[in-house]
Amino acid sequence: MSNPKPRDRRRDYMRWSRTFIPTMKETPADADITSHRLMLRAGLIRKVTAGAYTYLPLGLRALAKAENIVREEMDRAGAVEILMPALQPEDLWAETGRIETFGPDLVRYIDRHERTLIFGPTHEEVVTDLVRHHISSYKQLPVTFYQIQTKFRDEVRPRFGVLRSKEFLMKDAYSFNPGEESLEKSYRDMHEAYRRICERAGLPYVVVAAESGAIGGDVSEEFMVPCEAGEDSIATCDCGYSANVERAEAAAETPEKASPPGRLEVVETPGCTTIQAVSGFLKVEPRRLIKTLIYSADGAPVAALVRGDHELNETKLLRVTGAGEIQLADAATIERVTGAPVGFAGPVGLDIPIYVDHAVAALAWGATGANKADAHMVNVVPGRDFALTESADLHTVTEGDRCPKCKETFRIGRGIEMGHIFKLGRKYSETMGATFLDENGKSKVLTMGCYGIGINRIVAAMIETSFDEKGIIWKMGIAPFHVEIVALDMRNADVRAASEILERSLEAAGIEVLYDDRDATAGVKFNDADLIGLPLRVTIGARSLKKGTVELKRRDSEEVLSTAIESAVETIAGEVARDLEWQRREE
RNA sequence: CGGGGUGUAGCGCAGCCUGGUCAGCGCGCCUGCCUUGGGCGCAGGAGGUCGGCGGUUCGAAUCCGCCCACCCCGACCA
Repeated sequence: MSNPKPRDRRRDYMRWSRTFIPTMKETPADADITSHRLMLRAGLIRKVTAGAYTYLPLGLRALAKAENIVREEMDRAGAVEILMPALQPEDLWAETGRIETFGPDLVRYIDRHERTLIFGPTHEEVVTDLVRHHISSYKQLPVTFYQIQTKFRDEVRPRFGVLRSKEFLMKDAYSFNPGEESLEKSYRDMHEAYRRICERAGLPYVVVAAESGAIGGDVSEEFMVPCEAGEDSIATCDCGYSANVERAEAAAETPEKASPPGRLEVVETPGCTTIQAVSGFLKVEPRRLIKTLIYSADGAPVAALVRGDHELNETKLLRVTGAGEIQLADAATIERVTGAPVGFAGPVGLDIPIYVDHAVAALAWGATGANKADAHMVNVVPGRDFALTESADLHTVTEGDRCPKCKETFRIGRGIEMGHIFKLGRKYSETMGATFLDENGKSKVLTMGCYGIGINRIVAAMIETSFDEKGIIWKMGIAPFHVEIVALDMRNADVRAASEILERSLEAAGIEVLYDDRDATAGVKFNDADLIGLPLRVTIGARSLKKGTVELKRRDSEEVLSTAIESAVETIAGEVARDLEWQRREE
């Protein structure tokens, strides 16, 4: 294991027979998403153990391409590259208290001196430590450090190939600013850099408001690549509002105008402790059930009410309660507070603070637990049978919810979290004592931002959004090579000679070329070419050679272009240049 | 961590229920011939502690127990 260094300039041509591209006809049994399957089949990666992969030549080249795009855009944005160690002393993490925040996800070990070391999943502590020691004046600010490095997480369940692994390549950047205004500028610069990275890598993307989780901070946004294989759900609206479902707000629903079909009463519901069971037993739709969750907010019990078909969003509850931390109450507390075993809690008669979700408040009537074993209440009317003083947005946004800005119904889709940028504020600088002297010689706490991008995810997400039944369809920006030469008959000296000349000419013209020089039949070569999916393919066969032509085909089109050998290099260079135009245009 | 499942040749799998010529198939690999515009054909060949340990039995890939690894669903997720 080693940290990636800035890669040396590598040879930009390669021969199939001399490198290692183990393609597979059959699909490995444990690959369930497209990118994983294709990365395995096209010979980009091989699994070593759960959540850890070897990158083979083709995969490595794509990864290096992605890495270099990121590096170039970071440099362009004025960030300065450093390389911090993967190994970090636990003491640093003790300073910020994040050993608990991360918990078992932290990869740790105890060395021979009984010191605990952490394989870093992120580097806020280490950079802040660096800065607190070596930056002391406003004259040195603002500054943004970044690194591209291997990170570690003891994932509960590694899956989706390279998308969720225990070890992954990541670019993380940290800005140190004298104040809010400066942070705003750094944040916007990074936002712009991320936009450019997506464009250059050929990734469709959407920027969404996000939850900052264990990294912290008030504002954060994610760069999402929309696709089915994504692990995150995102809510988007035509008005421009878009947010991770964990973060998205739901507009309050208009109250129903109806009266309950009967009188408030308690009914026996033996053994019905789940929404599904109660719904079936009482013949009441899940959306009419008022789910009553007992939480412990800084030790004191509170109740949170959401509809049976909704999920409570703990972060929203945390905000509303204003507590430092909340957690689902244990069974004993629930029994003490409600007087009933878990599964039969209800708001009627509860003597603790009750937080009601908007959607529950809008219900004309519903059913809920009776605070009594094996019993529920029906025809409960919010506001009549229990107080509605604390109505708030508490549930996780789902299908059918409406945009808080324009009240239109959200579209809910899935996405791969490719990048995440945070305005950290002073969370780390404050606790770790990172300060500077301003123009007046006064000591101030630094303001920080933090910006991450998953390099492996760039590659996987690109494949996930660009393939067909035959294989990968690389975008020029991160394709392992620009063009593949397919020589149809290696025993034919003319074909060989023409192929080699073209290979050299392309390389001389700065085109990255893979030459399939294997003594294999046309079918094998064509199928492999489609599988590995380089953007361009040149076919050289005896047939067309006689006419003095070769064939050029784009992987993303069915069209085959016959072109004179003499102009082949020029034509190919033109195609490559056109595909890479975006990045050149803005240089 | 809860639920489910799998482990037999490099890959994909059959065999296990019903113990005894079951160490088998397809792909891949090696040799020779052949073929060269879409995974070609013929012939020959190499390759497996049947995940590990222990138990039952005259005999275990097969039955039992423990362990390990991996996968799927869920919980979780900077």
